[in-house]
Amino acid sequence: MSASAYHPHDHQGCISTALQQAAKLCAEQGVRLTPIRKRVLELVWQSHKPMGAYDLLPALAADGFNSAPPTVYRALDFLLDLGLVHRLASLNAFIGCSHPGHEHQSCFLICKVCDKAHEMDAAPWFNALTDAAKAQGFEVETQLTEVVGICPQCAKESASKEKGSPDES
Amino acid sequence: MSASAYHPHDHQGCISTALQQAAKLCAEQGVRLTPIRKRVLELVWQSHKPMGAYDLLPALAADGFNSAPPTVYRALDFLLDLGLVHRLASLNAFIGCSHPGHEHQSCFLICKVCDKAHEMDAAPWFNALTDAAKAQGFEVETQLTEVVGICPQCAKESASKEKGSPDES
DNA sequence: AGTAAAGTGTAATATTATAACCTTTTATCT
DNA sequence: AGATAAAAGGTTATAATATTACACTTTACT
Repeated sequence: MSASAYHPHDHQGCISTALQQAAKLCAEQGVRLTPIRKRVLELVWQSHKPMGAYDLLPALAADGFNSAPPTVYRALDFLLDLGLVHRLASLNAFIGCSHPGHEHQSCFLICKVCDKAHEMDAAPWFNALTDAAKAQGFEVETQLTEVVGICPQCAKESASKEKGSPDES
Repeated sequence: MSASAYHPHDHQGCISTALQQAAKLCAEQGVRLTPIRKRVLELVWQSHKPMGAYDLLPALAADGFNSAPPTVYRALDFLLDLGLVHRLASLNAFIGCSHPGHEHQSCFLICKVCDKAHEMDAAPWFNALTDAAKAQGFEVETQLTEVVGICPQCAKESASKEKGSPDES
């Protein structure tokens, strides 16, 4: 498993790891990773860029699957429930979870240049934030943190004024 | 200015304070708080519940203003740019900023029972998060934190199993 | 095989947001 | 004050995202 979405890496490895973890998790939970669900997960993992639901439909259609909105939303809801994907509210988009099967609080670092998003563990902030809220009498249940900025790769490329070709994986 | 959106308070005070601050800020910035913009801000402040853009249209229509979507979105964009309102991405909704005119990072505590949202200063987490991201080479620019849970008022009412009437202000 | 539950197909529609173009109002310059 | 440019608003249409409702098919279980 790669340490970061930004740096060059074997992205096929990301995809196959995600599919294996999904299969394992579904088996454990006694739920079915049907072809549509599996394909949607695979499509979400095609890159580290969050994907809109409607972006997935053409690929599903090309595979011969039904490609009306409910198809993809049902698959995404299933994957969200299992924690296999996350939804980025600020982008209306979905991204594969990089460590499914573990309870965790996520924070997403979204690069405004290359659009890739990197999932970071939000536990430290989540706990501090939960405590601060509780001090005001508010009981925190769930949290959503999305950060926009510039990723290391794009900062480097910008610093060296266009020399290499961008990594699209 | 009230300490919390949840507890009973003189909500007319919230509204008039917001309008005064808006007038002051617009004067300082040399921009115009037109009747539509003022009314939209007032409507957003009608309660501490985040309002959808389309929720505002009927009230604008009742006031004799134009009430097509661009009208309200233009006003909201203006107010967002000035920092007079915030957008809650997880709800596709807008809420008045409780301390406009100051640079700040916000975090919203959203009650899943009464739907009210309370703005909290996110500076402590924002700084820690910025540092953690920077340690990975990521330069943070903006941040969005939305928390869902149960507010003190609703927790109290739930504990005492429906006795008083809920506060809707 | 019979049955219930889960999953999928399909059509329609709801919700949120923006584009494009034109008219009106306001501010500024002379 | 009148000319003019910029800002704001009116209007129509449409884009983008998401859900409802209902029929049909497949799967799992007895």
